[in-house]
Amino acid sequence: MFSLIDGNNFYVSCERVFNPLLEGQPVIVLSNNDSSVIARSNEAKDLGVQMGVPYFQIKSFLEEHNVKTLSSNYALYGDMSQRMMNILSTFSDEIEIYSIDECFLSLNGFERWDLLEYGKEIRQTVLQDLGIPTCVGIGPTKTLSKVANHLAKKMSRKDKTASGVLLLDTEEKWKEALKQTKVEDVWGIGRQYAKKLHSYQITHAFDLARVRRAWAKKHLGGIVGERIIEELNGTSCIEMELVPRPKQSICVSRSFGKIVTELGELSEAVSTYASKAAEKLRTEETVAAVLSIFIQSSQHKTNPFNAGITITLPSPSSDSRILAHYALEGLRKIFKEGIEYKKAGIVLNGIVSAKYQQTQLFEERPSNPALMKVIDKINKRWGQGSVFLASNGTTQEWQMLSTMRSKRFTTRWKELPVVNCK
DNA sequence: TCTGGGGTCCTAGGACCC
DNA sequence: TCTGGGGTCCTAGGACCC
Repeated sequence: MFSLIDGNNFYVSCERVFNPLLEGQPVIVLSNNDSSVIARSNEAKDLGVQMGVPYFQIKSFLEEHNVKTLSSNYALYGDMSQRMMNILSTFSDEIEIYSIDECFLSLNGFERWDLLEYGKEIRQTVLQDLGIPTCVGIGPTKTLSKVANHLAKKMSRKDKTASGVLLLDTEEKWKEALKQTKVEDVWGIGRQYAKKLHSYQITHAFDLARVRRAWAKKHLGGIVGERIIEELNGTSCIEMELVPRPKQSICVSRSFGKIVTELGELSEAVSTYASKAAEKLRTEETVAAVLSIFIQSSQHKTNPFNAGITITLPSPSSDSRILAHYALEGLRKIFKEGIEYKKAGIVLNGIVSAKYQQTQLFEERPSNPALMKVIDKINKRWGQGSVFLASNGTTQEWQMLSTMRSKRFTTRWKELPVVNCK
């Protein structure tokens, strides 16, 4: 048996832990640059605020209905996520962290326990120790545990007293669950496939479970589609991934907080993203062989501008200075005057373990892992950005907006609220 | 004025090899 | 006129996830 546990409206719940005044209020969290809605409290959902809508389109509606609006605070959510996963990992030896707010726990060998009770205990513990409400779905396959979780969530939204736990341990139970699940809510069925399925009158997960494997193979992306059908029928074919696989690519990209036209400002951004990408490599103890850069104007214009270049490094590296150097060299090649740039990004590929790093005998720009280690240490001890490349710039006026961000309570001493205990 | 960011997997098709 | 068969590798594109 598999269980899937995820935080309800995770980002909003994290904010509520540190600001209880948000409890019971409609709350939303915006994406980077305060662009669009990426998390909503139940109250905000009830008001009809949709996921992904641009903020500017609904700003006045939000004010009118007194919706508390927050910029995203990834430092906080990431830290809360770690805490949640730590708690959850005490409930099973086999945990797969699937995303910032959800994980699978294998319940293999737990079959003789009362799994419904166990689910409730998991939920209660996270709520009590961390303050984050969750839902727990349990089923014989990962896909069915997702279905269970989805229904548990739906039920607890409708009925505040619902347990937030759903166990699908018999065929009758999961068939009933599939009848109540829309096809687009099945794990692995996105917009395109849902549209196609609807055109074949396949509207619910129950119908989907009954299509032939060959049909699924033809219409739902080959083997991926076949697996979905198998899993909906109770045959597990997606295993737990207990050890996170090393990343095959690392991407750092951001929209700017204002229009950028000058090469100088663009260079600061590209240099900053390159150092950030290098930091990510170093935390995974990997190096990258290939670096790509892209720059874009707003994509919502009639003639959006896109340019990019891919560079193979002389030898794989995770040295911020080297990545920034080649990134800037690439940038100068693709930069065009007279464009209103809105976004830039760095993508790293050809990632291998730093242990197997090949070096050139006569390297023009040798990596300096020891130096990088010291920099990382300083930044960890004294806070991000204590030491940085000069080419990142000091003013960074292009930085994204996040004017409504809460404090980084759990990761910055300086941002801990001061309580006056008179 | 203002529309996120960071990933994954799979397939098809072309180039190339013997 | 006939014009194999099987393999690998790479890339682009399309779908998906949260």
